[in-house]
Amino acid sequence: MDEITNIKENIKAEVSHHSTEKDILEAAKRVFQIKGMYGARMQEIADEAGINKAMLHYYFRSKDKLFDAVFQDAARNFFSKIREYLNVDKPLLEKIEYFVENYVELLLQNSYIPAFIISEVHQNPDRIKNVFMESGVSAEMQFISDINTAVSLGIIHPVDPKQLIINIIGLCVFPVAAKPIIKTILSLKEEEYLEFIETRKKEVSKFIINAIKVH
Amino acid sequence: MDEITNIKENIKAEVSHHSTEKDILEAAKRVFQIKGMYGARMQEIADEAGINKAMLHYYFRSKDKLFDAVFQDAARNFFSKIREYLNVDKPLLEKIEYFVENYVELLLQNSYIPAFIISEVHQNPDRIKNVFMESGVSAEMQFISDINTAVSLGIIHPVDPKQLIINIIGLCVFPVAAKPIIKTILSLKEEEYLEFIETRKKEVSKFIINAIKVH
DNA sequence: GCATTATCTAACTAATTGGTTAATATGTAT
DNA sequence: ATACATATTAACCAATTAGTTAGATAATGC
Repeated sequence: MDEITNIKENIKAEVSHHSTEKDILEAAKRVFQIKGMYGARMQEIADEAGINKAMLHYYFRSKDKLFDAVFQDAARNFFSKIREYLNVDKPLLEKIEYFVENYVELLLQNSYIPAFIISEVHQNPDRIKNVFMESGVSAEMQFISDINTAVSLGIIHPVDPKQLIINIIGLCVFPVAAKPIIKTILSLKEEEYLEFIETRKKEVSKFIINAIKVH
Repeated sequence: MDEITNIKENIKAEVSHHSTEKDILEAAKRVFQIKGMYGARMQEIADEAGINKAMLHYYFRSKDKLFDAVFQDAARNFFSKIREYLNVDKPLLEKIEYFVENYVELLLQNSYIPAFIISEVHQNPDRIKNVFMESGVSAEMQFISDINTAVSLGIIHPVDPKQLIINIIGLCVFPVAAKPIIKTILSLKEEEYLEFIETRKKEVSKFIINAIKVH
């Protein structure tokens, strides 16, 4: 067998291998994110992936392991995006605008994730621990430093950086995590709700900057 | 049997009757609020209440009915408190201060409820529908009217009342709903976390008022 | 080709779970 | 006391569920 064929075969093998595994993960993501660890059924995930239930145990050993793969993937992505969007090289106020716009968009595109993560961490707080390991906390540190600098320069009012970070994240995440509640309270149809969140991309950063900026 | 004895007997009967029923509800509340509808086990609730499992079905017909009793109770209380605290007769800015302080305190005293409600409504959006029935939405209307008036009078900047309401509620609820995540991200011990939330009683209303007030 | 490994399936299993039942105890009223 | 309803229990049941197994089928390497 020549070199090229060899490479082709390897690629093919990897593709086909990862295809089912990926299919399972995608199916598991869909089911777990809505029904949660205990509401989800292995059979339903298998059906959703179009394969036999035994395959779930072949690729992932147990329900808990499969769930954890889904959870870690979702959580790591979400927290790494926070860092990514907070780490752009911009002045503080522009950075806040940039963060809010991009993070709200990410939330819009993955609207089940926040309630999913909040739910599962609420029911099993230990799960969050494995999410933060090697991943540097340097981005948060940089942002905290940005805030303190802006305070020193008189650009913004004195503020506890931790409180401000939670305010920013909360203003972005809460309306998505509590989507069905907000739709009900504000009597919004699906489309109106989406518009409501879309509007927040601009309004929330204005709100935050107004709150902290020295005029 | 004389009248007084009769009354005493009735009281005793009602007390003893409602005692087990109440015990069950309290036990169910504790278990469901942490483990959720599907993670909770009827046997565990029975053990927690110190009674036989069959009693759960004797007083509440099914797991779903028992769960719904717990959920409706928690949700009704939480939403009615929003209305109550928004309905005090104060000028807008003082009303916001009053709301934040009292609602954050309520959340501190019932810290499992927000994640519980968010979780269960996420998994079964229909459950929220039964929460809002007779209960007037007039309080929200009053508050929206307050906001619009304050805008007209030039007290606060023009703002969409719906966005502002969600901002206020989100700033209060999110840090409690996401408690274990926030503890991890900010590296807070339990006591430090409680202090962090305590601080928010004052800081959040300052933040909001800064954001909207015309200086 | 042929042996070996990886992928996949159908049928099965052991344990758990919500819910029932039939019998017992505890009041309660007359 | 006795009839009657209410409250409580232990044992049981049917259905569901995560996980297993033993064997078939398809890739892969030589």
